[in-house]
Amino acid sequence: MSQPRVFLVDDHELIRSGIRSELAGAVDIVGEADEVEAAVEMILERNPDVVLLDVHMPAGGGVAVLRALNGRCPEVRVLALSVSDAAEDVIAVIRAGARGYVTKNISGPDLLDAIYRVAAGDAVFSPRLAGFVLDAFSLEGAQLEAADVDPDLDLLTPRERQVLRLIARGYSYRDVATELVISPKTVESHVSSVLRKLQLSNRHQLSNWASERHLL
Amino acid sequence: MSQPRVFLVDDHELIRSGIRSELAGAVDIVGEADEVEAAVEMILERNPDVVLLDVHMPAGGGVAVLRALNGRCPEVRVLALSVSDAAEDVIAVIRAGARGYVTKNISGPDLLDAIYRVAAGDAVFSPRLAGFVLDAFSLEGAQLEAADVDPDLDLLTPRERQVLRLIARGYSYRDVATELVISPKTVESHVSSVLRKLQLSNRHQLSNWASERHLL
DNA sequence: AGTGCTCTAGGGGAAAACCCCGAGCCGACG
DNA sequence: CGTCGGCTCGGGGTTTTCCCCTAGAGCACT
Repeated sequence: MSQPRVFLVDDHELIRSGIRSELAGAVDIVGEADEVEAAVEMILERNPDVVLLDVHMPAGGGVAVLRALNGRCPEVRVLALSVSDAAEDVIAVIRAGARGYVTKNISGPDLLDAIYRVAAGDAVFSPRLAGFVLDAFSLEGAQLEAADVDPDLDLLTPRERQVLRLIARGYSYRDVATELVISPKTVESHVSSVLRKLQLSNRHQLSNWASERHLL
Repeated sequence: MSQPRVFLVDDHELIRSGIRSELAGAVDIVGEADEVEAAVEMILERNPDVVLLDVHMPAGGGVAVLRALNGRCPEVRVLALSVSDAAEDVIAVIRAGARGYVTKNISGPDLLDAIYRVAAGDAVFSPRLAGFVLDAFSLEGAQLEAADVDPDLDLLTPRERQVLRLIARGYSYRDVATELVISPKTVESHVSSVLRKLQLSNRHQLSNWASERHLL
């Protein structure tokens, strides 16, 4: 690739001007916009390689642009640019489809490097941010691990766990009994133990308890 | 930082040798291991800046090493190295705490670059992989968006949605009635409508339906 | 030999959930 | 103005859940 074709979105003229001068000659700036609607239209029209997108803007901010772009131009990579390094902002914009996130205190050469890397399909984050993103990413998984050593779950006997699983899926006592080839009364007995041990009062709470721990 | 201190984990001597020669002089290789247990011990002992970790190994592979390391040395960054670019492998190792993932067909200079970037706290992925990772990351959020326009959910009246939410949380009819200041019979009536419209047969399925759509 | 836990199972009963019926009130829409 | 849909209730019924109790068989540990 010769020079990446870059589109600038930021509601502050001063910032855009600063970026232009920092990147002058090293990239091909194919357009600019200072608000959400115009940005979306022009991006769809000019199809740049990389969009430099400010996160905080009136009318929904960068996330609004990403939503509007949706999947309509997957070959356009978006590099989010922000003064904030708050975890929520980062997560939100990544969820919306950005391929990178850098803060505005980045140096000119580093920004240039980031643009080239995003253009190449790489994921780019400021060092401090990489931590946030990957930590958040591994969170859901972490809950699962925790469940394995869940002290409450250890209280249950194998049979009780087996019954719990079926009950949580919405099986009636009779269904569970048929499935496990035992009497409905026995199922009842197991459920009773489970509820007592987990300090729950009915099977609906049980369902939620199980689904929170991804036991289904 | 002068030269990053790098630790090599791979069960193939040949690979380690190749990496050593590629990186010779550019990084400080402070140790090697060819299996999980030894790797964990030596990493904890030598505290390198970066661990180059093979994903596929006997006795649990790279994921096992990451789990064992757990949070015991957060300042050690792990760069996963693998022949595979299968999404599951990538996701698993990221969830376990790796800060980067590159495939073994990477060039020497690129690997060197990746190591420096990981050492600096950056997140590094092969271009093709960045897509996988970020896509997977935005998945859970995407489900939420989809729910807003869920055709089934549109069938329900506002009151029905309100009742649905409470029921799904495990409230009894009486509780819901108290909460909404209506008769239990009315709640029953709404639940009946909801079940009919969503083609479900009982409140347990309803709970699951709601929790799948993150409506709690 | 006794103790304790698990799995099994039943009786009996209160409460909740679910279903089918009808019915009144109100606002929107043609 | 009539009709339709949403919201509000009730009666009366079956099924399911949940709790109380008892109790035997098997197994492990002391």
